[in-house]
Amino acid sequence: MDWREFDQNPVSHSAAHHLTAIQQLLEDQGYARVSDVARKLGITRGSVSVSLKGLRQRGLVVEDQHKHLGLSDEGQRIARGIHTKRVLFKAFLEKSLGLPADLAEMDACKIEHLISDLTAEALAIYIDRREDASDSSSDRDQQVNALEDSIREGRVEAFPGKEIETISERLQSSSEEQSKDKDDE
Amino acid sequence: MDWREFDQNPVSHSAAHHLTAIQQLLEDQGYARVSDVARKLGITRGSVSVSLKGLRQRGLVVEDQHKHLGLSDEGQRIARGIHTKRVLFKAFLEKSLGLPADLAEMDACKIEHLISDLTAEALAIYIDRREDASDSSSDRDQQVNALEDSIREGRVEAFPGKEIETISERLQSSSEEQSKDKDDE
DNA sequence: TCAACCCGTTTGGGTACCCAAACAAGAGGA
DNA sequence: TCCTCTTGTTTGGGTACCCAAACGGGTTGA
Repeated sequence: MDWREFDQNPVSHSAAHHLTAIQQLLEDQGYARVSDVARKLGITRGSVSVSLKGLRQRGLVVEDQHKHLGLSDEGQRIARGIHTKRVLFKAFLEKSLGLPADLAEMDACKIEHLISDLTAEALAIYIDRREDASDSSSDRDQQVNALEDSIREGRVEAFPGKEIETISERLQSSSEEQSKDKDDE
Repeated sequence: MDWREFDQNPVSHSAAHHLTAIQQLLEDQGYARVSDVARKLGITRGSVSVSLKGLRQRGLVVEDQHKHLGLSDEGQRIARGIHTKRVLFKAFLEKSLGLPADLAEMDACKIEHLISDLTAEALAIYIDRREDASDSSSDRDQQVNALEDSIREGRVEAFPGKEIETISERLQSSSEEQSKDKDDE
């Protein structure tokens, strides 16, 4: 096994952050420009300009007449995948391992673009299994079961699929509630 | 939180593999030369020569009169730490998440040098807790408890400490037994 | 109208990797 | 002795990032 499998990832650490930054800017303020991305990532406009040129050539990022950035379908899928992995991983580090939130965030951010899709799927199932069985609403079990089935049957669905997205979203919103509770204190 | 915390790791992915390669060569054949490292990593002698120059300057790698490589105390500590993280992570992916061994190996290898020491400690405890409670020999519990105590008390011991090493070794040897069982089939 | 500003891009420099190729030095075998 | 192999190093090229600085286009307030 070649140890440099490392660099044959779909996107680099840098590209991962460029893509998720654009996605988040679109959600937050409705548009994303080179300067916005640069500000968000803490690097210069020049660097972003060059990086995005590559991502545009690879068909992941698009641009309208007004220099407003967007993500292609493929770009969106990749950005969602990375975001999902970050959320899953952070949740595991925080909830299962009991690590402090900032450390969990940092470690999750470092590896979000490296772990394989299958690992993320397995992690989602694992976490979900261990969530408080208290409000075991049947729709949650349904999603996990559906996900398990698709993995078992080797059904190759583009990552992230619907089920894992739902699991990820639930994890994230429950984590947001927690931090809101903390703010209230 | 700056997303580029990424590159302020003690060692790069490349350096991590150079160090662990030397360590493994020393174990396996008693010595390690530039060519051996190059062969093991699948890169040219020239690249290794240049990389090791840097690691020598940083005091992680040493060289005797006969061009035989070795690791300084610090180099050994780092190499052991990385190796420990890889074993822990692989074990988690394989045993807890049920991922196939090769995928577990690959993902563990990608992130071994990125996850923080504290995460590794927490993971060790977590895995150990979930190991078959069957042969719950008291010395295992003892190590886990010692590790937990040191974390709780914020006792900053150089990573990896004695307890986590022991846990890691046990995980690795049990994993080797498994693959031996597999070969016998 | 024009200076001040924000934008995006380009360019030259720097770092950290990799490779291929050329070299010098030592170790044998013929 | 000479030829050949292996070894470690150096050098020039390439890629992927980053920055600082300069430049050209717009917008806007005075």
